[in-house]
Amino acid sequence: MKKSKIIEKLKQDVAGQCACQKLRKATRIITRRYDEALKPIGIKGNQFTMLSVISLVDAVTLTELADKMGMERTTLIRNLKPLERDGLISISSEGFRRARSAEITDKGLNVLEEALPIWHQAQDSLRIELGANTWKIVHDGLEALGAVG
Amino acid sequence: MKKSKIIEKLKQDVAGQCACQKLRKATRIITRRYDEALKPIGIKGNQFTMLSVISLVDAVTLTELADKMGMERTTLIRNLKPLERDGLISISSEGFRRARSAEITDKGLNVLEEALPIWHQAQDSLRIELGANTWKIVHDGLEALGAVG
DNA sequence: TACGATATAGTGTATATACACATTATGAAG
DNA sequence: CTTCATAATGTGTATATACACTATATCGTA
Repeated sequence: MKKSKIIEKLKQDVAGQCACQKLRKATRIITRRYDEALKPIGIKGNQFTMLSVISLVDAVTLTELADKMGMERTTLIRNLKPLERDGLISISSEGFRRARSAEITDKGLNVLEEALPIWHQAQDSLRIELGANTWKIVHDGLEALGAVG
Repeated sequence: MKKSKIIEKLKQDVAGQCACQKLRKATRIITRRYDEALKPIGIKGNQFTMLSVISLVDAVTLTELADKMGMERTTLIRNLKPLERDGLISISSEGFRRARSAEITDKGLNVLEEALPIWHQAQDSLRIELGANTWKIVHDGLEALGAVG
């Protein structure tokens, strides 16, 4: 195919329409905001999420925890390392087979408590910036994407 | 604050409502789908995006290219490395000051051409899975997030 | 022409992500 | 009680992301 023809197709079909591209771009932009806000606490947005989920779910295997977060199991395991190193979580091996599970520590809970108002600020400022209607659209869309198999 | 009180706040305010969390989860899930689809071509979804954008924009500085993609400049520079190593793009230093710019090569264009129908399949299957209404909501939401400053 | 201001790119380090492959604990079947 | 299937975790390697800091090319001006 001629170069100009390929470019034309890209312009018509892909540009501004690729779901993967738009998702990744949005995630980069929004993650930077949450990371920036949480910097005084010493954790990043993703770590806030992991601490929060670990606090809320009952002790399950790391595999189940990864599933709940839509995160590849090996990604979760590696993401837990900095949290464990900093004493924010502890990982025990109490279950059956080789099962291990993560639990938040008192220190981790303190960090979460400090992070909560800052998270609220970041979340609120974004919601206000987008407006109520767009905010709902964003959440509905992400809910649907998060449920994709 | 008591532990139970913090958990309660997390459950009420954060769980299922954090935009950063939902975005990152959706991105992980959807990126895996596009990556999986493109595997026969030997590129990942993000690389397809970069090749596509590089093909479509006129030669600009790497800084401008990063801006267009909502990508941190240093991230872009590092993401270009595998593409350059594999001969899919070339980076020239033709501009003013230290300016450099990326251009797609013939090989890169061939890869894009092969990738196009596969990208269509991935995009279509996702659109069908979501349905037309949800698909529009998803794109409207992501468009708004991508425009956030 | 020398020199400082500025625009641009590049590097060090750390977290985030995931596939392919390897390891290991435990229960079941013989 | 040994072996084997299975469920679970762990490691090697590669890309993706970004902040802090560094390096350098060029322009304007003294």
